[in-house]
Amino acid sequence: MPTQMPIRSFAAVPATASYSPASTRGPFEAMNLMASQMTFGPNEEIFGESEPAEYVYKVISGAVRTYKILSDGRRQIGAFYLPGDIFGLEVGKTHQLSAEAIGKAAVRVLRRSAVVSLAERDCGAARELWTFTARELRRVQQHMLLLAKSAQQRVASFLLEMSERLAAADAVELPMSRQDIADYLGLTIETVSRTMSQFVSEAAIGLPKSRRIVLRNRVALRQLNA
Amino acid sequence: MPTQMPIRSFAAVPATASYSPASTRGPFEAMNLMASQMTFGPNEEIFGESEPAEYVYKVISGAVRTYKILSDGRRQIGAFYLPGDIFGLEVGKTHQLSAEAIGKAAVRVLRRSAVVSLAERDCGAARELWTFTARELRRVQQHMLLLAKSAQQRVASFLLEMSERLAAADAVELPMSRQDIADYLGLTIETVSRTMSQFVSEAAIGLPKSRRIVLRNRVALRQLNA
DNA sequence: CGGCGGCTTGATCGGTCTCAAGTACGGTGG
DNA sequence: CCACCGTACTTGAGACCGATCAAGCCGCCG
Repeated sequence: MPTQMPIRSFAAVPATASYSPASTRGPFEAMNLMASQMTFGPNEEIFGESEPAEYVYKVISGAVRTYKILSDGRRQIGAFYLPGDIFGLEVGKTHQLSAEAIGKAAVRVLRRSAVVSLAERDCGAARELWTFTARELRRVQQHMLLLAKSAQQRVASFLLEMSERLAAADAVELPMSRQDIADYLGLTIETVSRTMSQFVSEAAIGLPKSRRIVLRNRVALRQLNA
Repeated sequence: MPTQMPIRSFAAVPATASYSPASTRGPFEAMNLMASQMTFGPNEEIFGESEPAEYVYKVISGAVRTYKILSDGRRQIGAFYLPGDIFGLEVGKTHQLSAEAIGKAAVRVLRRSAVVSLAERDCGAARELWTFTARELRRVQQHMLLLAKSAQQRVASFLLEMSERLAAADAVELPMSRQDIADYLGLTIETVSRTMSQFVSEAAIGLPKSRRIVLRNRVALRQLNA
């Protein structure tokens, strides 16, 4: 079994989440103003696959993973969401993947119905929803292409992606475990570990602690995408 | 080199494609009424990756594939579009993948600008665009999950998908070559061929001609998705 | 009837998985 | 402060699946 069990796993239900229709800007703006905040512990479920998609979430701190359990028991992680990222927005009534906090995480929550009903009145807001979904589409397309590559290429792409998303001067503090990375890349934990060790020996990266990555040679990593 | 070269490859530019803003229904309805029609020969390019996305397309007859060439020369097919399917719609200015006719294909064409400007006035139309993109998103997510499976599972899923999309009574006439299938599934042509032969020997399918598939045991194919 | 492209089948190779130890690290209790 | 423990991670050896390389086969069109 590749996954840890959640510590607690109740469906997320925020205390309050009202939305003013007179909002000046797009559908997600309100998240910074109103929208109730919630916190989740490590591995705690935020929502489950095929649950009604009642809320839209924005990561405030920590990190979130979405995933599906494949029929053979393996877990495929669909995405990692980092501070500032929005997730859980669905067009249909139910979620397509489950979501869990990776470590301790804080998220802001908005009622989906508020977002959708705003879009029905405000075409600008509607366009923003469309744009958001299109961005997700592109992300998933990229992820799909990733899964067609070799292990080296996948790990290199992952490191570059993470460095772009949360880099502080070439050093990246990964919020997720090797198992999470493996399940995101469609590899085993051993292959991820071995590949990183290889990058260290090639001086492409430094690995002072297992979750701290120093990108020493971005060019080499990028060329692996060959 | 896994791919054939296109016979002709000019960018698609329809002769005329005006759009009435007073259209009664959603943004794609007009495709059936007005919208110019074009035909493409086998392997002819419809649009290229990173070309400006000026048009939206609807397949009338034949089949279309979208794809990317990976940096190592392999081709990853993103989707097959069959009669009735819409493709080529982008939120941004440029296409994310290239598109080619597989065999001889006819498509109807609509100016993207017409679709988008309608959505700016009509929130219902905007919602339809959003729904369309969300459906694409789900399709790509499914495709991503496919690539995480074994060869048997991928081929079985592909056959089931095709049978649902163009089945006439358990017999499917595939419009695409083994190479197309392989590039869609992230496998080699040999593995696709071998796997199909295995399914034949297990009596899960019949294969009277190489492109004609008879689904003899859907349950067995579905269970492979284990 | 000949040739060519698309498909199938066979033999071998290699990359990733699997199974199995070993190691580093953070937390807890003495 | 240190000893101990459990978890996460690394490393090694061997198996396995799908890729590669290489023939054949089939059907179609001249």
